[in-house]
Amino acid sequence: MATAASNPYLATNSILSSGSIVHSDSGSGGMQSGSAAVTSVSGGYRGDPAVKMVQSDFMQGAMAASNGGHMLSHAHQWVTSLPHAAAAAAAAAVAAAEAGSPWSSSPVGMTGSPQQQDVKNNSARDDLHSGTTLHHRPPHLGPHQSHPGAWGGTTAAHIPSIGGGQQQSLIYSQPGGFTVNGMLSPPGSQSLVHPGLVRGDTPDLDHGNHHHHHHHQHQHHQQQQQQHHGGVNSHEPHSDEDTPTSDDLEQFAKQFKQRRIKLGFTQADVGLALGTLYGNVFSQTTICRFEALQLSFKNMCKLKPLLNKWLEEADSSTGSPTSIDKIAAQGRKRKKRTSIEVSVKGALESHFLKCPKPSAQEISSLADSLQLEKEVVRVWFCNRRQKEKRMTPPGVPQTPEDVYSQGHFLVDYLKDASVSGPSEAGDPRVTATSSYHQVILAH
DNA sequence: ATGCATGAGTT
DNA sequence: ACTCATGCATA
Repeated sequence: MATAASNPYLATNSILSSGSIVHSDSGSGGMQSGSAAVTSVSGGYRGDPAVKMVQSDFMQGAMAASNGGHMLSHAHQWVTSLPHAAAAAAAAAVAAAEAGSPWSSSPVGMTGSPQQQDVKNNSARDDLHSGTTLHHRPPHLGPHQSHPGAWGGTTAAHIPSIGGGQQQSLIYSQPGGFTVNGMLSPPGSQSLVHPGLVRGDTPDLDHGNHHHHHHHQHQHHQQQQQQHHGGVNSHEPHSDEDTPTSDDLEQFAKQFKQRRIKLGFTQADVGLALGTLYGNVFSQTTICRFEALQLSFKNMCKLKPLLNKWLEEADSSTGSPTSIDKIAAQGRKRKKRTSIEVSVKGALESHFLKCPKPSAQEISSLADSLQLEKEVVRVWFCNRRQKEKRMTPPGVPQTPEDVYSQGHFLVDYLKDASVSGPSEAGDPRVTATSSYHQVILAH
């Protein structure tokens, strides 16, 4: 059992409420101009009441050991927030709910062994986004009043007036949030909500039917079990309760986003609503990723039903809002986010191309040469690998010529393998093209 | 919208 | 030590 002293993650240091802490990379001499990475402040909290945190320090220890004293002391890099007792209780409840989650038996049961296909993707582009738009919607007011389709797709239009920071509202949210319009909104009719919404701002929201199947040929394959029976019904794209296909997901995500925006909810709103309604809170991030299909297939499948339910609740809010909750923020520690310099990132990229899975040794030396903490490097690779497995790869511009207004082009990631037969041992290749399921197996 | 991070569950 | 689901903090 690691004590607070030995485990940096549990360290209880001074609480700096609002970024009063200055980052400094201790040991490095605090030269940030030339340093490979800078760390910024953060005051985080996590929903973990410390009930079951028992393992998570062994690797820290291992790391430190192999580091041979090279490790910098960075005690103050972690900040802690004060947990509230009540909050902790709430968190426990949530955790419990999650443990026996209804989705445990989700359609997708396994994960097979994801093959690491090499999709060449150059992520030379860093993130540059416009400022954040803040959507702070008064709890009692409901969706309306949120500004017009702020998050419409790739470009974030935002109204400076309201905008501002995180959408992650802290709490609140009354059922009233959903009872906004007690009317069903038939396709074509527009809700009266969001007064501020201007017609012109919603480009493609109105048309409930914008059939743009950019992809054409696709073979269903490695996905989980699909109940496609060559009988009466071929396949309905709108299977809500059945096993979703990658095609379904893609479409659902798109529709979901449209509806959500139409209803005047932000991604954060939805995330919270899911929590208050079904006990599973999600962040804006997750909702965002869902809409952008940036989650794993399995994950998408898991979330879809929930979001679908929310959708129903949302527009048929007339009778049964009933969800009074508030989320409490629990305190917990979190490391400061490290910003890796672009040049360093490039170096990491290079290494990744050569070896996506560097050994601990390699990580060590790499970290050493790049002047980064090993942990940072390790995490970077983890994240990089994970990114590789997402439904939507970073860039992969097909051809500048045919650019669809679609936004992203999907590629697939294959799972499974292994079970069938070792005989093939094929080398599945992925072509980055239009759809999520575009795998070409080398028969 | 995305980069870095945490932690449970596996291998 | 890794994968996978998720999210805080940030651009």
